[in-house]
This record gives sequence, structure tokens and C-alpha cells, in this order.
Amino acid sequence: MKFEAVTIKDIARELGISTSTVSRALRDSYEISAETKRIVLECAEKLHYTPNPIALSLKEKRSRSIAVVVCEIANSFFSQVINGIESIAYNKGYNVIISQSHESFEREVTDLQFLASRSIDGLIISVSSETENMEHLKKLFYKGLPIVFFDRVSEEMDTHLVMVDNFNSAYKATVHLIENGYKTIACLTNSAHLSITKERIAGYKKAIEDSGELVNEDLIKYCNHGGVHADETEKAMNELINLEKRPDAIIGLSDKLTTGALRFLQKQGISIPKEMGLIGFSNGEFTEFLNPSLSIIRQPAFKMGQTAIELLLAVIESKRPVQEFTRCVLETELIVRDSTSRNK
Amino acid sequence: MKFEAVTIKDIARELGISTSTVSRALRDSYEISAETKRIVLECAEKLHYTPNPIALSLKEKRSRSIAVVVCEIANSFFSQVINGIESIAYNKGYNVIISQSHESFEREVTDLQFLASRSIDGLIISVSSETENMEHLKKLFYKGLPIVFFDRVSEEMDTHLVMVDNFNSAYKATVHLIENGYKTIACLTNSAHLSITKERIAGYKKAIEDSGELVNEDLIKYCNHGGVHADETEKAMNELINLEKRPDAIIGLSDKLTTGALRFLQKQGISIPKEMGLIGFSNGEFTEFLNPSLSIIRQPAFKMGQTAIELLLAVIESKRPVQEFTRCVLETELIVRDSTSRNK
DNA sequence: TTGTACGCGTTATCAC
DNA sequence: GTGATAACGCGTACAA
Repeated sequence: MKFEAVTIKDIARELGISTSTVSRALRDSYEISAETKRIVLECAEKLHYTPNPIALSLKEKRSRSIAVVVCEIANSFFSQVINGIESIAYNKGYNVIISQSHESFEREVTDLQFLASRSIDGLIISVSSETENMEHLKKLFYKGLPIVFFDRVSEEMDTHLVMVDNFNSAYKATVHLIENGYKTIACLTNSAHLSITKERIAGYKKAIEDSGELVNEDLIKYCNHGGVHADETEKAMNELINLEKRPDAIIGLSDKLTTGALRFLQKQGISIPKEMGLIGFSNGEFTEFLNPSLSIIRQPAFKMGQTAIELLLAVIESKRPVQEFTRCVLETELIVRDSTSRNK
Repeated sequence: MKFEAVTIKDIARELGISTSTVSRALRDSYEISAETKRIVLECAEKLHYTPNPIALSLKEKRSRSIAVVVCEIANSFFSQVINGIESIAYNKGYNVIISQSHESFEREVTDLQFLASRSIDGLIISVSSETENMEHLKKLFYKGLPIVFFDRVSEEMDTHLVMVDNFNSAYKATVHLIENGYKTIACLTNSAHLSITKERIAGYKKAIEDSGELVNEDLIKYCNHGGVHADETEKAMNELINLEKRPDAIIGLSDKLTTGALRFLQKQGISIPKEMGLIGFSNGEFTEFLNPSLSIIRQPAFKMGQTAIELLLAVIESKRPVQEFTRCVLETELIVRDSTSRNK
């Protein structure tokens, strides 16, 4: 059941030399004669020697693995981010360990505890929608674990952040709805305490106000689990369509919520974009082919992942403590399609 | 930059006792007095002691981590399988390390080499579309690494396999097209050497033959990278629609190919299902809301993941060498929607 | 009941 | 140019 691990000792015994010589020869040390190196290398080849990374980790106090915690990998945005992370991590010889919180704070805490106990060298995280208290992360951070936040960030620690221009993205999308003649724009969003929620809601409100209207809080529905459970979105949507003044457009402030709204409207037979306009954040691959094709705000997910891992590795591999942290804000793309063209 | 790792040594020093006493006290050994245990536990708590898993791994020769290799995680089928794997692995205290081959044989080999060198305890894999030669896997397998294949399996090793009834699934889907009046049914599929391709193609052919028709090989297009590059699918589709006898239906034998075909037909303005019927394997979440809604063959992906990890952990944790291996075949679900109802 | 010594695989630091 | 030894953190056989 186990690898019959060939070690440096086996080579040493086979060749009748010491382990230190073997070690040095394998590492191509200058103090070893060319001849000895040749023999050792040959023997290592023959025995299929592979160094044991665990022994190395024990010595070096690093595992060359980093953890990524997201709420859900079966979500295009996050899987694209992970692709970005992975594309760079593997080239640099790091393992990526992926963990899902499923939007549960409890799960996030236990996962993190587990990961930390497995000696990860660093962490990239987008916190769960339930996460308000950051103590679990602070504890790790002040113990010396390098952390990079992305998407749903926390400003409570002095570290790197990678996000998009949430305010502007929501602003642009809302303005787009207004310009297309929608009057009563409702908003489906995540937990109120999340960074992305605050910023996006602020953008939405600003756009409403700039158009000379008053913000109606009844039109803002908070889904505390980001729509991972369909009934959450359904409940919110039901409340919206039963309002005295029924909204004529919806903006979904995250992937699951946007598609959840679409799903709901389709089931109810409410026509998009005639009866109800729909736009939202989404990195889904098929928004273009949905019925109707969906207007979206697309985040540069792959790029976000790359940025996050680059920042993290820089911290991990830095000799001296890192003092300067960046707050990296990327641009989103507004893609206009049929779901918001009222006159179609 | 490092965890200031508290070790049992620190506790021993603090308490003026030996490390072995500490070790035993922490493991609640019967030979330690209740009083000593209390003191040690208290001190461990105070110092925020956490055991070093790397040292443990070195001793126990196991890392409590398993690797999953798939072609792409940004693919609903695979992310659902991974969810299934992860749901059980974490409960049992195993880390899941995910690696993507991106349908490249070379990448698969280097990834695997890397993973093996990091001392994984087991492997769950769906091979890349380029993988014909299994030597890299055999080498690891005969070295003692427990392996479970799923989806794209290899029968060259005596180990657990988890798959769906590919033959029947393709057969049912093809029959469905025939029954709906489609006459010339083309087939978009993966590399010819993959297990899933062989079985699915066989089911497709059988259905054609059972209907009294002859199989036309020109109607079968092999995409050697499973459609990860859009141009691959486009090329195949172009060839199909330019055939002298243009097919009136397409069956996609994998997720990317099915949605790729849809994308192509939409762009070309070929109407589905009138001009061209479309059905295929897909675990996408929005096939229902595509335009037109897509008839699909859905695999029990989550269940497949769970099955695979359960089989793998059984092997890993078995005391004696496992001799009996299962060939687990699950059923798929045929979901009929608009893309195959010719008279709509 | 507790302590000593060793081994897991590797490398760095001495000594020869 | 090469060998012996200690150290990384932990568990355990053996000694006391």
C-alpha cells in the first residue's frame, strides 16, 4: 500500500559511500568530483530515486503548497480564478489545495484550521457570505501566514487585496438599465456585510440618485447565502414581484443571484426583457446563449487569480518581512445583450 | 514569514518534563497520570501548540492527501465530481489536491510526477484526451500508489473504475433522435482511443443499425482535444454541415462538444431543432435555459465522485493488499427538451 | 509513571 | 573530495 521509497541511503549503500556524498552529488555541489557525481546520478537513475519532499519540508519548514478557499468551485467565476492561480503556482512548483466553504462560516473556520494544521505556506481566500468575524483569519495572519484576499475581502488586516471596481461596475449596470427606460430597478444581493455587497450596493444607489430618483430600500433584497440554495433566491424574487410597485428590472449583484433570477422569471413566465429587464454579475460561459441572451458584468477572473498568486508568492518568497501591500483593483466589462433591451 | 511553530519540545521545556511524556500525554496514553495530562494539555493550550503534520507524515509515510487529476475544473461535470470527492475526503481528514491536464498528455505526465513526488496517498483520475500510453500511471500504480479511474478509464491496471453506462446512454440518445424523425445523425466525439469514446460511439452505431440504417463514418467527427479549443469544434462542425448529405441532427458525446455545437449552430444561424436537432452529454447548470433548451444526457457526477473517493480510501486504509476491484457503472439520465423536438 | 534513545529522509556543519 | 553527525518534530520500544 505504500511507495517503496528509494532514499538517498539506498544509493549510498549500493555505492558504498556516505549519504552526505550522495546528497551533495545529487545537488551538484562543487566539492564533489565529476566522477562521483556521474556514478551517483547513474545509480539514482537506476534505482528510480525521487527525493522525499516531506523530509525536505520538515527541514525547510515549508510545504510548497498554498491553499485557496472559495465558497464554491462549481461556479464559473471561482473556477476561472482558480485556473489563474493554478497556472502560475504549478510553474513555480507549488501545490494548490482547494477548499470550499459552501457559504458556511463554520465550514470556513474548520477548513482553515485543518489547512493551517497541514502547514500551508500561504492562503488565498474569498470569504463565505456568512463571515463577519475575521478572528480566525487574523489569528493565522498574525501567526505569520501570508494571506491574499480576493473578491470578498477584509480590510481588517494589512495585506494584499485583489478585487474589481465594484462600485463602478454596479453603477454602470444600473445606469444602463435606466438609460434603457427601466424605471423601478430592484437589486438582488449577497449578505449586507460583505465588501462586495457594500461597494456594489453603493454604486447601485448612486446611479439611482444621479438619475434624480430616490432609493427605495424595499427594492434591495439581501440573500444571506448568496443564492446557493435556490429557495433563497426564489423567496427574494417572490417578494419583489409582489411589491405594490412591482419593479421592471432586476440587477443581480453576483453570479448565482443573476442566474437564479433568470431561472425564477422563466419559471414564472415573466418575459425578459419586456416585463422585466435583467442584468447582473456573471462569468458563466453560456450567458450569451441563454434565452434571452443575458446582459452581464464580467469580471477578469483569470487575471484576478494570477494577480493574487503572484502577490502571495512574492510574500512567501521574500527574505525580509513585507511591509507594503497593494490594493489591486481591476476593471470589469459591461456586456449588453437582449435581457436589457426593453423594446425587443 | 514562518509560523513560529510551537513544538512538543517547547512544552517539555516549559514544564521541565521529557518530550515523550508530553507526546504521550497529548495522545492521551494510558500510561500517563491524569495530573500530568492535565498540566500538559493546559500548557499546550496556553502555547497554542499544534502538531506538525509534516513530521507526522515523515514518520507515518503518508500525507493524508489525495490527488484528483481532471482535464478542466471549469467544466460542470468535473467540478461536480470534485464536489462529491471533497464532500467525503474532508470528513475523513484528507486534503484534496486538484490538478488539471488541460487535455494535454505532457501536462498530465508532469503533473503526476510532481504530485507523486509530493507523496500523495492516492489518486483519482480521468485521463486527458491525448493519453493513449498508460506507462506513467502504471509506473506509479506498480510502485504502490492506489489509483481509481473515473469517466475516462483505463483497463490496463487491475484497479477500481467508476463510470456511467456509456454505451446505453449514447444508444438511448440516438434512438431518441431517430424516434423524433431525424434521419441523418452526426456525431461529435472525443479522441478515438478514450474509453468513453469507444463505448459511446458503439452505442451510437448500434442505435443506427437497429433502425435499419447503415453507419456512415463521415458523420463521426473526432475532436482530439475534446473541444477545449473552440476552433476544433468549429472545424468539425463546418465539415459536417458541408457534407453532401448534410446531417439533420447532432449528438455531442461530451459536455464541451455539445455546448460547442450549440454555439456553432447559433452563430451560423442554423435553427435548432428545425434544421438541426441537438442532444448530448452535459452537466451544465443552464442547459434548461439555453435557447433552445437543450436535450441532454446527464451523468450522476456528484455520486461518481463520492463513489471514487470511497473506493480509494478503502484501498488506502486497508491493512492488507486489496485484491478485489470493482467496476462501478452508474446510470445516466436522458432529459428531453426542445432541441430535439423537430416539430416545434 | 516517566525518561532515553532512535528512526523517518534530508541537508548543513563540521572533521578528516 | 568525502565521511560522520546533528538537526528538523514526532512517536515509540526500551530502560529506569
